[in-house]
Amino acid sequence: MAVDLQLSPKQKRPAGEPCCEPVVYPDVERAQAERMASVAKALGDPIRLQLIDVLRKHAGKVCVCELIPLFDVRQSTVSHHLKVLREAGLVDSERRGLWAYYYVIPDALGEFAAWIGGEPVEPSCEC
Amino acid sequence: MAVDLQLSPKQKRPAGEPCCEPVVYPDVERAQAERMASVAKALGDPIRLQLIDVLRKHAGKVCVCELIPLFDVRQSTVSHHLKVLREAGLVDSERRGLWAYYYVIPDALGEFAAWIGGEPVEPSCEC
DNA sequence: GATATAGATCGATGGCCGTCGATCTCCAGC
DNA sequence: GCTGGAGATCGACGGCCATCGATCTATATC
Repeated sequence: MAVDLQLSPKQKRPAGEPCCEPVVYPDVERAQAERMASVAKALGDPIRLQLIDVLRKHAGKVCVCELIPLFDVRQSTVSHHLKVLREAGLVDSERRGLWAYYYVIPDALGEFAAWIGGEPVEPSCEC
Repeated sequence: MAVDLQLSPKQKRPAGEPCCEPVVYPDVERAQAERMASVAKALGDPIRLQLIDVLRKHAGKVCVCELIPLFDVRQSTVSHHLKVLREAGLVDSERRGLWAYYYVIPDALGEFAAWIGGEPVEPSCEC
């Protein structure tokens, strides 16, 4: 083991053994991670999560006036949450006269669901 | 239709037709929604999502020193993210000498994965 | 004991976000 | 046109959070 004393008056202690070979890397590309993280963030509030649960379970579209009494917050807060879901691309709405009807966008959760379920992106299972 | 003029000098216009019968309710109880929302919130950052991806994919435990160079942030930021994941109950760590090894807690994502996949809680599919 | 390494934690910073009351915009009936 | 209902939006408020540099704690070697 060669010792280079040029401009190195102190003897530096040898570094410890490396812990391991570097063998890890993310499969998920940054752009995809950002997409999925934005979906996760939209679901990261209990009210928004329950909104998705309601909308997803319902066969048709749901009027906002039905959603508001489900929660212990003001109408404006429910509207705000619906806006967050809209902007995350999870839901959309349709105006009918006085009323606004919301629905989950088909497959908006698909990529994230596939990833979190530990599956490849294409569905490979008949359930 | 009786008109009550007592202390009601103005004639109030009749309310419009209701939009629909109220038929929606969340299946997900508040406590479960809060649990799952906290998991979602932990995943709601791209770096943390990629950390879970790496740790989940790896057969064993992964040293922090391997994780840090995967991202374009400081060591302290990676440590902070790992702490968030720990506190959300998604990962745990084990000390070996100088090094700390992280792993995903088995089935920590199970409840959330089942819900987001639209499945009942018990798995019903062999893939 | 001194020194170095690994990584957890602290505190500051500036941006993000859930909630509210107020207000606005659109729709509909009189 | 006036009035009222539905719900979207605004702005304020206070708490939350990602990032950094600095520092601390635990481990290991000389």
